[in-house]
Amino acid sequence: MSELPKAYEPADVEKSWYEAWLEKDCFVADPLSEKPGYSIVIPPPNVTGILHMGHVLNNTIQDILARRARQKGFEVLWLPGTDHAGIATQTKVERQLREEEGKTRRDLGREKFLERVWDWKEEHGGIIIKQLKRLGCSCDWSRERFTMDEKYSEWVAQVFVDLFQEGLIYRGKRMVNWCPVSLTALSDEEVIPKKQNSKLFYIKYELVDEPGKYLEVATTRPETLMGDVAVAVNPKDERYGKYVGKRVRRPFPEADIEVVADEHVDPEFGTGALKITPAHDKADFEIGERHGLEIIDVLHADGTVNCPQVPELDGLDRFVARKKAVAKLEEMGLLIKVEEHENNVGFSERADVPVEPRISMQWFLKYPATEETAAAVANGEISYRPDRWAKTHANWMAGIQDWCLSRQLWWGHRIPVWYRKEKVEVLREAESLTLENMEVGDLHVGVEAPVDGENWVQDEDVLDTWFSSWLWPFATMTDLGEESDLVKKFYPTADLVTGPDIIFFWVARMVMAVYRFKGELPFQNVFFTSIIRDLQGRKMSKSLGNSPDPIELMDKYGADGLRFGLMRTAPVGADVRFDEAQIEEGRNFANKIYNACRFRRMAGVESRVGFRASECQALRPYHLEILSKCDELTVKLEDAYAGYRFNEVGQRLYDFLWGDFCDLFLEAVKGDLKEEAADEAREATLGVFDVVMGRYLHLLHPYMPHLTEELSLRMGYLEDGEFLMERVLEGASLLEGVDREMIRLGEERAAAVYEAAGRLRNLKAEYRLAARKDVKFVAKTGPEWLEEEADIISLLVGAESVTRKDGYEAEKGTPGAVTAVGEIFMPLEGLIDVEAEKSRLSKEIEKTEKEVSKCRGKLGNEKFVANAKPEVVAVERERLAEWEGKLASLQEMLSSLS
RNA sequence: GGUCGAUUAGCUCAGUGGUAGAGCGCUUGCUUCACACGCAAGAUGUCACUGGUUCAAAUCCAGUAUCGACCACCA
Repeated sequence: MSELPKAYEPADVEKSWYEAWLEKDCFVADPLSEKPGYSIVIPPPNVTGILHMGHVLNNTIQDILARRARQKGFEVLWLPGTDHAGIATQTKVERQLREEEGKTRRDLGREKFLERVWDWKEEHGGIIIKQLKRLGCSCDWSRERFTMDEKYSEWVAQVFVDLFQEGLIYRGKRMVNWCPVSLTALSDEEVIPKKQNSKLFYIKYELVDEPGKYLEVATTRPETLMGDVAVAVNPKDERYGKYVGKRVRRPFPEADIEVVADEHVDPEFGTGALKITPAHDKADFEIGERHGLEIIDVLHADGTVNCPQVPELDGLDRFVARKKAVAKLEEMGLLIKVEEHENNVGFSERADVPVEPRISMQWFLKYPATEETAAAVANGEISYRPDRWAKTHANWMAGIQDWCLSRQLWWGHRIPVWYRKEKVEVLREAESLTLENMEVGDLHVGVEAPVDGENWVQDEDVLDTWFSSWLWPFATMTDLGEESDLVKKFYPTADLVTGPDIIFFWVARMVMAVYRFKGELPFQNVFFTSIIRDLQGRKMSKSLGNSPDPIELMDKYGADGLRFGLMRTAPVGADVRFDEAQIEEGRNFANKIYNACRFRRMAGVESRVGFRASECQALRPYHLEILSKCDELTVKLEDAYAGYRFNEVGQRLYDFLWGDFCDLFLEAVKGDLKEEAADEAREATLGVFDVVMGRYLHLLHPYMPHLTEELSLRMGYLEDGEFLMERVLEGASLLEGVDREMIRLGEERAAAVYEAAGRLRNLKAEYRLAARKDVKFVAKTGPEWLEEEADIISLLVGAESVTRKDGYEAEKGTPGAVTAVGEIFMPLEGLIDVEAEKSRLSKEIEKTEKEVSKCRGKLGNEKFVANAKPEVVAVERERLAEWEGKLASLQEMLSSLS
C-alpha cells in the first residue's frame, strides 16, 4: 500500500467491490437461514426514473439499515424493484412515438402500443437500478420485482375483486380531476395546487323581468359561461334577497337562467353573486345537485370548447376561449371591470397543466380499514419517525375522500371487469353505461376473464398506479405463495424508509391495504427522510435545473464520499439544504482514513489482529485511552442507531477518527513506528492500531461500504475469502481483561497530556512562536510521571523540551500556564516586543476580569448555591479559582514589564 | 382558513435547564519523513423578538414577527 498514490482513488475500488459482492451473492437473502430475519422493501422508483438526491438519501439510509442489520447477526432481505408509473411511462413512450414516427398511440392500437411500452421498459427501464448499484446498495437483486410482474398483477386484480365484492368499490358519474393533456382522470393527490396570478372578471346579467337592470357577478372563468345554468346568492345577503327565484339572461348562447339561494356563496367575495356552472366546477356541481340544476358540459376532453351554438368560441382551447369570451362580453357592453386576482389552480402532477373539473364515469373506492389503521398509527403500533408525521397521517385520514381508481390510460393494470357485449352496445348508444343499468348476469368481476370471452368486453380503463403500489410490501414477497419460506422469514417488514411527500400517496394506503388483506401491519417503523432543497431553499426539480446529478457527484467524490457527506449533516426529519461542500468533506474524510492506514502500513505490512490488550505489557496511556474511546464509540453508536439518529452516527464516526484517533492518538505514538523505536513499543502501537482500526472500519462500514471493505482486506483484518459486510459485529470491549484501575489512570494521564499540549501550543501561538521548535518549557510542579511523558508533550507541542525543575522560580514576566500536568513556564529569552506584550496583557486582563465577576456573581447567589446540584457548584468554584489565579498572574506579568 | 415545522457564526447545520459547538469559508503560520482532500493557531454569536416559569433558559411555556411544508379553499 505504501507504493499507492497519496490520495484515495475511489472509482476502481468501488466498482470492483460491488462486483465482488454480487459475484459472491452477498446480498441474496436466505429464507432458510437460522438467523433472525430483517427486511426492508425499497420504495419502488419509477421505471422511467433517474437517480436524484432524494433517492440517494433515501437509499443510503436503507443500505445503512440493511448493512447494520447484517452485522448485528440478522439475515437480511432488502427487496428492490420498480414501479410501472402509469402516466409517466405512457407519456414518455407516446412522446417518443410522436417525435420519431409522427404517430399516436391510437394509430398503433392498444396491443401494439403496449408492446412498445414493454420494449421501452426493457431498454431504458433499468437506468435507476444501475445507479442504485453504483451507490453501493445491497439489495437482493435476485428478487427484483416490478409492479406489473405476472404474479403481482394477479394480486392487484384479486384485491380489486375482493373490495368490489365487499361493496367498497363502485362505479359512477362524478366530478373528477381531469387532465386535458393526458386525457385521464386523476386522484386528488395527483393534483398540485399552485398560486396563479389570474384575473377576476366582473360581468352583468340582465334581469329578465326588468330590462335595463342587471345582476353583477364575478368570475375567473368566463370561457365556461355557456355552461351557466343559474346565478347563486347567499340567502342571508340582503342585497339580493329580492332576486331569488327571478330569472336573468345568460348572454351566450342566450338563455334565461334562475337565481338561487345557497349557503355556499360568500357575500364578501366579488359581488356576492356566483354564476353556477355545474359541469366545470366542483362547488358549482354540488350547488347544482342541491337545486336540481341542469348540467351543461361545454368542454371537450382535451380542454377545447364544445359549444356549436357559439361558433366563434367552439373548438378553441380553453385559455384562448377565455380571452375571446371576455372580448365578446365587452362588445356586448356586459363587462364591468377586470381585477388582478391571485388564486390557487390545481395542476396535473405529471403533465403540469391546470386540471379541469369534469364529470365522468369512473371507478371509486371507499377506503378499507380506516379506523383500525388510523388507530395503529395514532397509538404507535407503527412508529412514525419523526412522530409528528403521525399527526399529518391522522389529519388526512380524518378528511379522507373516496379514491378515484380508474385512469383512461393503456399502460397499467386493466380493470378486471367485463361487460356483456350486446348490453354494452345498447347502453353506449344510450350513454347510460352505469352499473345500475347492468343486470347481475351482465357483469363479470374477476381475476380471470370469463370463459366465454368472445361474448364479453373488458373495461377499457386501467387502475391508478398507486392501487398497485399499495400492495408492495406483501405482493413482492408472495410469488411462491402466502405460506412460502420467504414470507415466513421476512414478512412483515421491519423498517420503511421514504419521503414525507408520499405519506398519502403510498404509506397510509399501504397500511390500510395490508391491514385489510393480511390482518396485520406491513412494517414496524416508518422513517421519513428529509426533503432536500437547494441553497435557496427551493425544492429540487428538473424544471429549475437545481438538482445536482448524483452520478457526477460520485464521479467527483466517490459513492462513499457522497453517502457519508450527505448522512453526516442530513438532519432527522427537517428539510436539508444541499451544499456540495458537504460531499467534499465526505471525500476528504475517506482520504483521511486511507492515509491513516497508509501510514500504518509503512511500519510493516503484517497485521496484528490477534493482539490482546490484556496480554500486552507495553501499553501506555495513549493506547489505553484510544481503546477505551473506541469502546465508548461502539456503545454510543448503538444508542444513536436505536433512535435512528443517522446524522449523529455519522458525526461520531467522523469525530472519533479525525479527532481522537488521528489528531491525538496517532500523533502521540508516532515515534513508536519509527525504525529506531523499541520493539515492544512498536508492537504495542501496531497492535492497538490494528484492533482499533479493525473495529472502526467495521463500525463505519454501513456508511462507507467500499472503502471499509478495501482497507479491511488490505490491512489484513479479514480471513481469506471473508467479506467485512458479512462479518458479525460482536462489540466486545477491546479492553477485556485489563485492570480497570490501570485503564482509568491511563485515560486520565493521556487526557492530561493532550490538554497540556493544547495549552502549551496555545501559549506559543500567543507569543507568535508557533513555528519555533526550540522553545524549552520548564515545569515548576507536576505529577511524578511527568518526566515519563515529557518527550511526548514536546513532540505534540513542537517544542525542544519540557523539563521538570522543582522549586523553579521564573523570572518576572515569564509566561506560563496552569496545565493538567502542572504549572509550566515558557522562558522568553528576550524575544518579545515589550509594548505589544503590554497591550496583549491588558486585553487579556480585561477579559479575565469579566469572567471572574461572572463567576463571583453566580456563587454569590445564595439560591444558586442552595439549589444547584453540588457538582455544578463545585465546578463553578473551581472555575472561579482558575480565573482568579489567571488574573493574578496576568497582573503580575504586566507589572513586571512596566 | 386549519395543521405541522423552522429561525443558533458569513454559509450549511449540531446542540432536551448549568462556561455557546462542528465543518466549510475567512486571517496567520507551516512543502513537520500518513494525509495541502493536510497540520497548527486565530477572529467571528443580542441563540428572531417580547413576556413568563426557574437560583439558572438557545433549551420549558405563552404571544409576536419572518420563512416554509401540508391540508382545505372565494367563484
